[in-house]
Amino acid sequence: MQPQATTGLVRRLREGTPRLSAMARANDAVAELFQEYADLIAITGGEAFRARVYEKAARAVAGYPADVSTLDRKGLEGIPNVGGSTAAKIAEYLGTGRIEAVEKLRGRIPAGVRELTRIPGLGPKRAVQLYEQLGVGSLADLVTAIEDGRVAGLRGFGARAVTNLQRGIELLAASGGRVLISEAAEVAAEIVGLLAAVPGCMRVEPAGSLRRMRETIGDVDILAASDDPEPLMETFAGLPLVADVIVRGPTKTSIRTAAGLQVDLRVVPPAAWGAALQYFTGSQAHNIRVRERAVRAGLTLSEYGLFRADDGELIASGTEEEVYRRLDLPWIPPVLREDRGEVRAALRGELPELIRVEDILGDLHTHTDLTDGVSSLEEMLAAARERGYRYYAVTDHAKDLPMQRMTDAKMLAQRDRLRELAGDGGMVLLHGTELNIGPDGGVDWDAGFLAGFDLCVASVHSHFGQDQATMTRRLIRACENPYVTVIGHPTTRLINRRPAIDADWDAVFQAAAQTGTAMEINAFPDRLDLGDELIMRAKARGVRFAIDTDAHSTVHLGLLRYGVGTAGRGWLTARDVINAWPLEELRAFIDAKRRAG
DNA sequence: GCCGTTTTCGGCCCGACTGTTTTCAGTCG
Repeated sequence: MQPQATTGLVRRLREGTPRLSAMARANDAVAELFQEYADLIAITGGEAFRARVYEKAARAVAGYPADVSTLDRKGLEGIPNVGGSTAAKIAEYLGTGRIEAVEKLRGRIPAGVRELTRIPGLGPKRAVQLYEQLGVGSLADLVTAIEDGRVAGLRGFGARAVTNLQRGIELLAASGGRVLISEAAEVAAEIVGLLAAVPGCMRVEPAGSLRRMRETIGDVDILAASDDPEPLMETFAGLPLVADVIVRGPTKTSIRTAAGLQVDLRVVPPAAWGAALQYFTGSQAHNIRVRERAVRAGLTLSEYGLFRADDGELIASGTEEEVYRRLDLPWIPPVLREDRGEVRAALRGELPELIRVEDILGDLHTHTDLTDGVSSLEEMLAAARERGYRYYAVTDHAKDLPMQRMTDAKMLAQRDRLRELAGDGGMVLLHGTELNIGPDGGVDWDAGFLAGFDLCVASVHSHFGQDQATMTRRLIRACENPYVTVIGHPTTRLINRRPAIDADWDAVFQAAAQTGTAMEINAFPDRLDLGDELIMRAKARGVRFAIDTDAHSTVHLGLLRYGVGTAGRGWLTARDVINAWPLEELRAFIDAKRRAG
């Protein structure tokens, strides 16, 4: 490796991937500290279960709807997996901005050692070994140590291990890891289609975070059922899209595509399908929760089935429903399997009846070629009718975005055209617009002109860098506009490309709930905005939602499923979503706000 | 350090694969 290349590599490693959001909530800082504490415990050789305790606490705090800074000691202990000691640490952080126990461990090991564990294949044990035996305290140190040949020859580091380490470092620098759900879904669909044709393949489906519909995917998990795994393994490892075979065993093979995406294939006997699908869907945290429950019932759960612990007799394995049922649980939808209280809710019979794609009766945020869309009004309407929508809103950009060249006259002409097309085919046409929320919270037109629209979406398109107070006022003022029905892509993040704007989201959601303004769940795969955690926080404040595609072409209407998946991850039902309501109810929602204003 | 539909104390999910190991530790999911 050339020295110059090394420098660039290390710089990219150090910069890492941009944070997806800049949401300042004490919960995020606390979760971050607890995760670091868990890592440090593992690195310094602390007891494994203590590391797990803080990992669980980190997740619980990050996903907790209430801001921890508003909770007293008792409230803190009410968070799942937070007991007296952990609550004390949160209180300590809120009071002093630091946690002494974390500082202490930080003092024992350089931050760079924790950084090392981001390299695939390098865990806490070997990272600390590199530090203690070679003084490697950063990624840069490690690159140098490998080049100097000091790593080869360490106990446990053969030639093979060093090669893998080098590859891991390059991989970390190149990808930073996660891809959009749409990219992963396309790769998965292609592979599933090819494997389904292999003789002996009984079933094959994507599992993992793709089945749980996480907003980004680290690697694609595919599960297949067959009594004869070898032909599947053979086919998989030989697919044209394979750039690299990482792992190749009798029942598990991992490859990397030319684009750098890792895909894992697991093959299980058909009789174990349900247990295996449950296991490989995860999340890991959900599985641990479910397996602990099995252990307490004198059972043990693996990808091969649910067994009695004493004599090993098989209790269930054929379907997921059966596995959950034998643990006295209803089937839990994959989008909920994140250990965010779904097992507890399931036990109480309180699982939400999640919104489905077929519940959506119309799209409320779409474009045409009048502004930046590529399909004509007629083409968009035909595609919408094809989907069976009851109603459909056309919401081209308004006049404050100069690049869109919108004028009052063009907008009114579009409205006339829309009215002419109405009544044909039973789908009700709504004329709307996507307003621009200006830096001060104002929008493109005055009340007189806005009153002519059936509904308005309003979104931030510029001045992303405003401070939190200004941005919060801006969004609240938009909510207070009587003609704004939906706030479009509220955080304006672009996944892997642009961070979220900084706002006090709890204050914004409060205003949205009070004014009867819906928050959009923009279904575009690089937006998914709001995301699942903010959806949960908004729902807790009584906010309503609109799941829209923001389609700029007829093919984009099909992206709706990603928005619905994200809504499900936020525990939403059809009642929470205004475009799952009959038209009369939707109109009543719009009119109530206009009258109140 | 947290937690309980047999527990307020004594446990803490489970298996595949790799590499280097002469019987298994480390890592991953």
